[in-house]
Amino acid sequence: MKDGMTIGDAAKASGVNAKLIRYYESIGLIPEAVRTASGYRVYSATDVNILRFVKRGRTLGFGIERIQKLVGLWNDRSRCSSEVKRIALQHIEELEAKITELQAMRDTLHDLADACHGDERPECPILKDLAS
Amino acid sequence: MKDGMTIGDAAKASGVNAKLIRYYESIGLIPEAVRTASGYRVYSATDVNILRFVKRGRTLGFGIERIQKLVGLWNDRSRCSSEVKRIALQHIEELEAKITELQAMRDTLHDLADACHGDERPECPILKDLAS
DNA sequence: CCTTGACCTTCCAATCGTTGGAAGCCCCAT
DNA sequence: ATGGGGCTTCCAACGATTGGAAGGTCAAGG
Repeated sequence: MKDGMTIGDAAKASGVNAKLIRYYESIGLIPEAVRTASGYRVYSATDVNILRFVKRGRTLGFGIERIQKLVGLWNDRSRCSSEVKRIALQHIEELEAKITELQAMRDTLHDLADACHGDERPECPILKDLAS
Repeated sequence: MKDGMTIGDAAKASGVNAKLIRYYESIGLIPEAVRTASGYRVYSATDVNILRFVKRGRTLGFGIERIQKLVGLWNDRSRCSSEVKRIALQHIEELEAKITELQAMRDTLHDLADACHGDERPECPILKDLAS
């Protein structure tokens, strides 16, 4: 193999765990890797770029399925940017919803914790709320 | 059975799905239900209270394990409220961390979406970032 | 009494993304 | 050739929930 690296090297180069790379391949997120005669997967610089793309997408909270779509758009030179933007905006909406939900949890708990003396006495507004 | 209800009734009364009630029993979060001669689970008003406690805890984002601890403290009349408060504060911290993480994702994506024309042209800062 | 339909039972599987282990093969260096 | 580290595949677990299949039970109505 002249230009290829092993899965371990690709993992180091992309920041994606070797196990995860195999998983991504198994679910069809990335194409099946070329193999050496003995069965080792071989990766090129292009493959590493795809892996980095995937990793960045995960960091931004995109689900695998959505990343798959983005990879497709990435490889389609004639795609409209509007299509990508639509996916991003939808993801932003979902992030907002999750954030709002978590903030509501935090605020409620914050109020309860404020009302709780937090001393050696058994009286506890937090448990009182949970039992309500 | 004089005072008992079926799992379906307990589900309606507590808001916890019957399947989930069985699951909670299987992992030991709630005690094993009494059974009728034919094997049906029987629930009391007290059981429903526990289920509501669990559901409220889940709504506030507590994990099962932590809820288990809270149920234990709830049943311990001599517990310190400080112990409950400590759990709540730790959970608040974790919620904050998750919120911050999601906000960072949202902010980054927001900037990228702003920079993206979102028209029929292929030029797209979002994909450019992902590929970086 | 018998059927019907709604409920209950258990067991098994899928979700989502990732990580871990076991068993076995491959490659390189000593 | 012996060791050790990386590679392979397969299987399982995480957390919480949901779904389905196959079969038993209960209550109501014909």
